[in-house]
Amino acid sequence: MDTSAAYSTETERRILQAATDIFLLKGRDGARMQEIADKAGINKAMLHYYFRSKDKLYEQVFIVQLEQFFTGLLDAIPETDDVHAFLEHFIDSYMDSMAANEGLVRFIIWEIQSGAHLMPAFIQTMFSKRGYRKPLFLVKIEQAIDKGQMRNVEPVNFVISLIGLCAYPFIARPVLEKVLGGLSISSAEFLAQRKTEILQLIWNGIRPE
Amino acid sequence: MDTSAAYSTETERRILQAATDIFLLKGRDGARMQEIADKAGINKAMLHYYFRSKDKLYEQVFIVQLEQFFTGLLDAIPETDDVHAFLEHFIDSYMDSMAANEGLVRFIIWEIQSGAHLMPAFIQTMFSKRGYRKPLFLVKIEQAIDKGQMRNVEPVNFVISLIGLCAYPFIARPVLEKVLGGLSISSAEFLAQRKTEILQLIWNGIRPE
DNA sequence: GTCTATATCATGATAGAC
DNA sequence: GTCTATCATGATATAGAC
Repeated sequence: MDTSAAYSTETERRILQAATDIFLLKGRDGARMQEIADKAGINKAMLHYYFRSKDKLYEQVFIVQLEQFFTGLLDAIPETDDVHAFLEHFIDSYMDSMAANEGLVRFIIWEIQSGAHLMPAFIQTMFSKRGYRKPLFLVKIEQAIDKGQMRNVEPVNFVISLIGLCAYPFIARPVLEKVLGGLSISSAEFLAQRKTEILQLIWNGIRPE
Repeated sequence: MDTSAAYSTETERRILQAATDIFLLKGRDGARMQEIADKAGINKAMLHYYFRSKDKLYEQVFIVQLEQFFTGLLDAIPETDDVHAFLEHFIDSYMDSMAANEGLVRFIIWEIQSGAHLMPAFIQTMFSKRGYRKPLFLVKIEQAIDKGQMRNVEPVNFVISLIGLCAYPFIARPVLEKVLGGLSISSAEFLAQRKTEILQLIWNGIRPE
C-alpha cells in the first residue's frame, strides 16, 4: 500500500546520484540528459519515465542539495553564549563545509545568478518542515549587542559581512587560484590562515566603541 | 590604406553593442545568435561574416567588458597616503560601480564559475598594455603596516576580505532581495548603510594591537 | 556587403515493440 | 519497466544569389 516507497527504487536513486554529479559539474544548461543516463547506466528514455523532464529532474536535485547546504549552515551555528566562541566555531564549520563541497558552491552560485527562481519555493518548504522561527543568528547578535559585547551593528548587514568574508574566497576561487599562482583555496594552510584573519578582523571590528 | 579602420564599421559596432547587451543579460550559453542579430538589426549571416563564431564574438565582448571592469577597479584606488581616506574612497567608488552595472557583475561571475578560462590571456593583455607593476593596493597596505597605521595583516588576505565585503551583496543579490523582502541592494539607503558598516568593520578590524 | 535558403548537428522528448 | 528508433525543435554555421 505504501506507494511512496516506489519513489525510491534503486534505479531512481542511481539516476538522482548521476544527475547530481553532472548538474554540480556542468550546471543546469551545460548538463546533458544523455550524459546523466550514461552515468546512471540506463538510457535516456528511462530518465523521462522516472522524471518527466530535465527541469523536473533538476528541481529534485536542487531541493536535495540546498536542503543539505542550509542544514549544514544551520548546524554550524553553535549554542554557546560566548560571542567569540560562537564566531570562531561558525567560521570554522562553514568554511570547512565549503572547502569540501566545491561543486555545491558552484551549483548554488549558478542558481543564484540565474535569478534564484527556485529559492522562494524552497524557503517555503524549509519553513513548513522546520516551522518558522527568527533566525538564530540574528537573535544571537541582538543579544550580544544588548549585553554590550559588541557595538551596535545593524544585524542583517553584519550577517552579510560574515557570510561574505567566509564565502568570497570560494566564489572567486577560479580567479584567485589562477591569478595568485600556486594558491589552493582548499588547502589546510590557506584555510587556517583565512579563518584566523576573518576572526581577527570581525572580532576587532565589532568591539564596542 | 588603414585596414584597421574596417574593424570598426558602424555595423560592427552595432553588433558588438547588441552582443554585449544579450551576453550580459543571458550569459554565454543562454544567449542566442538570432536574438543578437535581431537586436543589431541585421541577420544571422552577418554575425558570422564579421565574427567567425559565437565563441569569437563572446571573447570580444568579454575582453572589452573586463577591461572596463578592471580599469574601474584600478581607478577606484586613490592616491592618498591616509589609510582611512584610502579605504573610504575605494569602498565608495567600487560599490557605486557595481551597483550601476548589475549585468556586468553577473557576467563576470558566470565567467568565473565556468572556470575563468579567458582570465589568464586577459591578464596577459592587461600587463602588456599597462606594463607589470606590483598592485598598488598591496603596496599601500605594506606601507601602512610599516608605518604602524594598521596591524600586521597578511596583505593578500586583507584584499580578499575588502573585495569580498564590497562584492558579496551584489553576488548574492537575487537571494538577498528575495529573502529579505523589499530590500533593494542598489538603493541609496542600503548602499550608504553598507558602505558605513564595511568601513567601520574594516577600520576597527585592522587597528594596530 | 547583404540577403535567403539550407546544411548540419545536438538535444530533449516520445512512440511503440517487447 | 526497459529498450530501440525516431520525432520535433532550435541552434550554429555556411552556400550562393544579388
